Amino acid sequence: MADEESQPQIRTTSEAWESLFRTQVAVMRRMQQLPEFKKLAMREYDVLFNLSHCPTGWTRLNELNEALLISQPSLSRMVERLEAKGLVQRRTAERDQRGIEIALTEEGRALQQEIGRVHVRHLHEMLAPALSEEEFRQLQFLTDKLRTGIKDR
Amino acid sequence: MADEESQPQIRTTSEAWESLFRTQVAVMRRMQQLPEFKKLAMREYDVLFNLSHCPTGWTRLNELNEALLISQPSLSRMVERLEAKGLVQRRTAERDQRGIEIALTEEGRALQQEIGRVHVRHLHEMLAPALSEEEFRQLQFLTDKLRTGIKDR
DNA sequence: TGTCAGTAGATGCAAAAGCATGTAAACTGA
DNA sequence: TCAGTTTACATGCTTTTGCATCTACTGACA
Repeated sequence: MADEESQPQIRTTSEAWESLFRTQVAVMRRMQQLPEFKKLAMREYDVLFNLSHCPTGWTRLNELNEALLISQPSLSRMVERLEAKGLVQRRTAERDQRGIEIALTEEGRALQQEIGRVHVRHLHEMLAPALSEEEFRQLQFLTDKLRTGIKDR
Repeated sequence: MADEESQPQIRTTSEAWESLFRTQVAVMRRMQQLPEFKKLAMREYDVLFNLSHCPTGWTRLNELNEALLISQPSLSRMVERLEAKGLVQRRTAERDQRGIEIALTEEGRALQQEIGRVHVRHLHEMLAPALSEEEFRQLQFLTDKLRTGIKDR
């Protein structure tokens, strides 16, 4: 009765998820203490990071919200604060007058890059000893596939 | 110059991490909306879950804190609230009069199990279509290995 | 045995988060 | 074209979080 591509058991999926989740916690706990996040909270950096990866530069607020774990009102106010710090700029969307688009300012982009460079290095020092090149690639393959395959319900 | 077990490239580790992280965000965002977390916030459930997995039943506060992303004062107060709700109980540690040990109450254990049962099922519905049994096992293997291999610095 | 650095957790206070709701624009379908 | 619904974001208010600091206890060593 064994299939090559069997449906996963409940136990298997939940154990894999728990392991992934605990790993994320372990890494994040260490990351929080790194010096690069004294300047800017990790959640705020995450916003800048997301903005830096947007091809046009401008992103809709609701779209950005989907990539983050915070609520819509919280993001709204976080953007307000980031704007006050001069790190992002906002404008109303052309096609939809309800919408807001935001983008990094020059200063914001510079800060993101500054933190990003250091951070990638620290991350590498932290993680690299744990797995081989090939294993990291497998991990990425699996998490990419998992993320894109999640059922939306 | 190619090794079988080559040291990972910076790019490989950071891309794998980002993929893992984004996957975690995607799953958590969907989880937050599930009905089982109307009763109890996810972070609070996480505390109950951790307690339910402790072999002796009692856990030191600082030990518990290591498994969570919140700060020590926040945990301190969260436990206070959980105690007020009758879900956990606390006592001073025998060997170390500074320390606090906490454990689930009967009510807390019951609630954890109730939420847990439903939650595991929802999680399975959400994730199972994305990967095969074998792939979930690989994913767990890799995340376990990554978590235990993180350099502490 | 007394001092002193280190650790565990609590607490005052300010910042940030979430929930419920408000406002305004966009869609929908008679 | 216009009532009714939905969507995007803002805002009032409460709860939760974090930082800095405090207190109490421990453990090391002179």
